[in-house]
Amino acid sequence: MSPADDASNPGRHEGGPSRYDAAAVEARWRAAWDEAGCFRASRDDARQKYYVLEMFPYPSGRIHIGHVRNYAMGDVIARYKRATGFTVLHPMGWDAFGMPAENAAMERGVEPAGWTRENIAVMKDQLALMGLSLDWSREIATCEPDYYGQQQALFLDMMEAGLVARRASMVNWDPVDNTVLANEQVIDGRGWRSGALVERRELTQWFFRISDMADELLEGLDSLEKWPEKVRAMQRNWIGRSEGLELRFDLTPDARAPEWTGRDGRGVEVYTTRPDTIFGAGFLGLSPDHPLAKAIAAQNQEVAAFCEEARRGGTTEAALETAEKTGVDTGLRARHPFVDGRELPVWIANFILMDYGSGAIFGCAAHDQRDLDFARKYGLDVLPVVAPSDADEDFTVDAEAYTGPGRLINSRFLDGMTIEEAKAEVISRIAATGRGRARVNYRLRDWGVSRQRYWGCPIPVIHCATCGVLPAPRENLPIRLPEKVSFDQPGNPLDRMPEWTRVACPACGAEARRETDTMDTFVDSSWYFARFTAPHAETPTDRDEAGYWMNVDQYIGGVEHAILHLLYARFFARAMIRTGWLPATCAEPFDALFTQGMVCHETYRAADGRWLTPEEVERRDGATVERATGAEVSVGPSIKMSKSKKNVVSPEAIVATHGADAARWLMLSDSPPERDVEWTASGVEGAARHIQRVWRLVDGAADALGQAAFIGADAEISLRRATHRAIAGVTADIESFAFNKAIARLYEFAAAIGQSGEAAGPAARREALETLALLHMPFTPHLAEEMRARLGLGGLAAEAPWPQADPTLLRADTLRLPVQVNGKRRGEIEVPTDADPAAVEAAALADADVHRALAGAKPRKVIVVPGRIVNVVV
RNA sequence: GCGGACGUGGCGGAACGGUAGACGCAGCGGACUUAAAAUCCGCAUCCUCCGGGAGUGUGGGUUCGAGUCCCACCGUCCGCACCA
Repeated sequence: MSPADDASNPGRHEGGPSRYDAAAVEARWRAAWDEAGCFRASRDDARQKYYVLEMFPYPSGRIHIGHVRNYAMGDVIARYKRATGFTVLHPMGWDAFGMPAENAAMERGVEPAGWTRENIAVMKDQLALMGLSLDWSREIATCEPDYYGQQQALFLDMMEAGLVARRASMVNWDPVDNTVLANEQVIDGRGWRSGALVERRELTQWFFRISDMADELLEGLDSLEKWPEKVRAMQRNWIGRSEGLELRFDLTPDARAPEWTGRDGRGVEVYTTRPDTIFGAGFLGLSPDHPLAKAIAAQNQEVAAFCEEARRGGTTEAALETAEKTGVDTGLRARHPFVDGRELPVWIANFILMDYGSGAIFGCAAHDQRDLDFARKYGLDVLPVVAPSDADEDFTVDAEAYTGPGRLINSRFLDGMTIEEAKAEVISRIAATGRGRARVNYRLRDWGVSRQRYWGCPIPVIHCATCGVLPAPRENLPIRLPEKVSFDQPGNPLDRMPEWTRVACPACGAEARRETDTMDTFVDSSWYFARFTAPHAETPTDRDEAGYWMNVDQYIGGVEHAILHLLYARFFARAMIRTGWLPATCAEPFDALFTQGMVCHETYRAADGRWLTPEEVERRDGATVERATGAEVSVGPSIKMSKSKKNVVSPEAIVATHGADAARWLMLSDSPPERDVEWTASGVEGAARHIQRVWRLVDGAADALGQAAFIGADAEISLRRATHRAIAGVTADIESFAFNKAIARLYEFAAAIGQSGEAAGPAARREALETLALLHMPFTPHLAEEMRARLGLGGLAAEAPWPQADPTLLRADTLRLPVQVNGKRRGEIEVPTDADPAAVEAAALADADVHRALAGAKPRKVIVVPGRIVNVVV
């Protein structure tokens, strides 16, 4: 039985169009799609492939409206591409490792694995309600051994390829989550998840050597033309390339630091991007973490106390904001490289970072604001060496450093040069002496991936007392995470499981210990897009499948991942090329990126300050009141939905009352996809109203259509023109990601059909309604199926080809052209579409309104823009 | 401070340099109805002496013609921020 037979549509009754029962209709068609298996991705050499991917969700247990918008966008693309002849890969999975599962374990005594799997099951059911055209046979969850075991194999490959490092480093320690954070995960001195103030500790950590690829990752950005400029700019800033000079200053011999000074001393390496200001150098500055600073601190109480204080203050938000520059004089002296006898004092200063450059600078107070603030505070020299072109003889710097362009002064052999000339000259002279060289520096640091957590991918290495750190044997992969664990003590439960950590050394066979650190969950999401091409392969990827499906043609997700996730994924793609898991063409794995805006809602607050959910309030006599009490509530601005402000709507509730199609429709209408969209009750109702109207159009007309031929009447042609204009317009709008405009055209098209009437004839009306169904398919897929079935068509809308616009119907015979006089609109003429410019000009000048506006003046010039406008200039 | 995006009716937003305000929401009027809901049709930037005039954050400029391009401001949002 066809799903559209009247017997299965209890909403129909005699005497008029039925009401469209979304809940019943939608479930029926989802079952039909499942049965037909029409969303399963399959290789097909007769078609072009298209890989569309939305960022996979963390299985928190509940989908939210932001997911609906994100996945609805991807689904429009997937369905449209399928209809236009592509073989489409549109997969879904779960970013399933991470802290919330451990928190749930600690708070509720559940096991992270079970908790996560239950959440996945619930969310999968909720997602299913949306009618997304996903290939669920490729579902992956990063917490399953199938997946993380392959990730361990990748880790071992990356070790062999020299992409992994293990070293002691100062780390950002989150004292609440008890874990290490990457620099990117520290926001304003606080953990990105816990919000706790981050401390600095030294630990031995695993790193991916992403900074080795800094240049490649930077250059690659230029080729990403289909990425938002904003994201590329953010990545560029993050990588932070700078060009400068690395230069060693000799220190005058000093007994307090014999290793660094004197005949065989090491001196101090500094990095500068302003080598031209070398003659303005007033002091040398060291980071409190600099080895020389530490050496001095070891024998000097005052210096030790200062370094301790600077380190502590360094990460607090307050310290960063007040940002007062402080320092301590070490008493050491450095020799100026070009001026015999000039010596610079060596200071330790709190604003110098150990992990950038060499952890030491030369301070040029006149041309760097930080150095100037510091010099003024401690009475150090301020000697200007660059003067703007309009400066007089004795140019000086007062409270503001001069950082603009100009010519060198007070600089011996550099005097008169531009900054660029002086830079080159200094670099070449320093290089000639062997004291230094030109150097490119990056802000980007290596990616620390060790996490002292349980619920993550175990790092597959073994620690042996005699053999050192060894990779786990490949035949033992996956290193499974034990699922029975206890969280009754703080810290990582793996540390307390000798039966898991005890292992034989793969080299000598003696008892050894497994690594108990797990990987940052950003690792999991750095290659899932590649795994989707062969989700069940026994190796990380199947090279053949990856070669076929990669790259992702369209990636869609939130702009909050603009830096971290996307940079890591770009790094991983390169690492997987080097280890042979991806073809060389995949260095940039996402051809096009789209970042969608957030979903916002008004906020409601009761007089006593309680936040209220949208369900708890209603409109009564023009006021917004709390449903339960009738008391008026204050309505706040529409902001991003968040649990704390309670301005959230539940996708399930919306789907239950209005249907998934209405929710999808609303999420795509009105606002451009890249901008925030507002969820309003009237908006949902409007969406649901449109769906009912479209259904009535079909249901009311279907029985009278039959199979007739075109008759050639004016009304028929006019309806057919509307139909083909809608095809052309909606197609162009989907292609350019302008879903809101596509939807506006569908409103117009539906209105045009509604007004067309009997005179248009059954053939044109059938064509219009069938087209209406197809054009709705990417947006409201269930409705489209129901419409087509009601029109007596076989097969599925999901598998039907996209309609083609007939170019002859896109052009009218005549055209209304506005006529301007001196740039102001004065009249309108109707001319044949193919009229030549001379005829159009004549018609324009003959128009009565134009004639009146001219008021007898003689046209000097007439500009005819074919098909657009006429402008008469007097 | 640096980088980026953006400023259009009551609101969300349309507009290859060519009729500013498509489409939707809210509003107003009408039809249908005993009435309401639903539905359908219509009106809606402002001013006006009804000829027109003004109007896309502000001020200039380029152009036959500017919301759109250029310059300078003002404002909003986002990201980064002691990176030498």
